[in-house]
Amino acid sequence: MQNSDAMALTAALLAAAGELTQRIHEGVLARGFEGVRPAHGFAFARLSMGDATATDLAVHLGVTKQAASQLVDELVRKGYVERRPHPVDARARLVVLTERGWACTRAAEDAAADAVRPWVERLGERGARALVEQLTVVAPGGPIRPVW
Amino acid sequence: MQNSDAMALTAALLAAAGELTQRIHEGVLARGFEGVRPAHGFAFARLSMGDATATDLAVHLGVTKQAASQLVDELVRKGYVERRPHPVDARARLVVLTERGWACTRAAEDAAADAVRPWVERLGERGARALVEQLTVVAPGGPIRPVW
DNA sequence: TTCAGGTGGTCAAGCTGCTTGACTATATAG
DNA sequence: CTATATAGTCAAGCAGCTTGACCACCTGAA
Repeated sequence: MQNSDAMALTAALLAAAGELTQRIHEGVLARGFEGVRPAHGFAFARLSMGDATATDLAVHLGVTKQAASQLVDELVRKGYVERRPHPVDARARLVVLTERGWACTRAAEDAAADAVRPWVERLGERGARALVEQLTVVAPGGPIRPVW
Repeated sequence: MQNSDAMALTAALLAAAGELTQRIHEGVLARGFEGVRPAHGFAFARLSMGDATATDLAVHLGVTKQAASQLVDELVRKGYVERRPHPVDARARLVVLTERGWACTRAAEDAAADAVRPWVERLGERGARALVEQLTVVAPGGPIRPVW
């Protein structure tokens, strides 16, 4: 494999990722969830797993805990998450999705499905599965940094 | 294809793209090109095609022309590009890569090749080619937004 | 040829999302 | 009990981008 092949792969990969991110973002907006940016999607990805503190979020997002805390403030203000006392650690506070937060997460999933559908049509069901498998082989448990 | 599959594809794609971006960035730094960020890589991708003005760059990067101009200022200061008078339009100025800029571009290609090599080993030559083809099918001429 | 509108570029001001640094309160290990 | 580590907050600053206003030059139509 030559350098030019590596660049072709890079360009295609980044173009696909960029396009997908933007489509999901647009789809989420179109479903009535305003004031929410791609970075919030990454946060939702962690929050939907449960048991998340602001510091957990910071690690997940690769930012400082102050930045994560500000992001949580914003999501609280917009009604997507709530802070609740941590059951066993009086210092910590759990960050949990509100019903609206869950609805937004589902909207993102729907938008992702819409964005991916034409890909499946072009690749065929078989090709699409192969693509997922290859990508999974290639980036095993990488940081799920941008979710949308 | 279900929503969960779409999210699996999304996560894998974004993880792969994020990892690749970061590795290229690290590889470029390791090769001695400091003070250069992933966004500059996108710029280099356009500049290496030639005949680029600041406004062309702005379109390519998806930012305002002011932001593009500031980015060019920075690259000039760091010795990666030069501004030259436009041959036919006295308003415009061509932005061209210096020798150092070309060297940095080659370093990015080498770094991309290094980053991709283990992928090829895991997928096999055949699988790797399939991956490139599928991605190309999926994002035909999408904005080459992040190049590293 | 002239002139009206469009385009390339710059200057200036401001905003947003992040950082670093300092601090409090609580937890935990020895 | 004490020393150290951890969760979170407050405050200040910065980098990269935006919007708005402007000038110089190009282009097409009268």
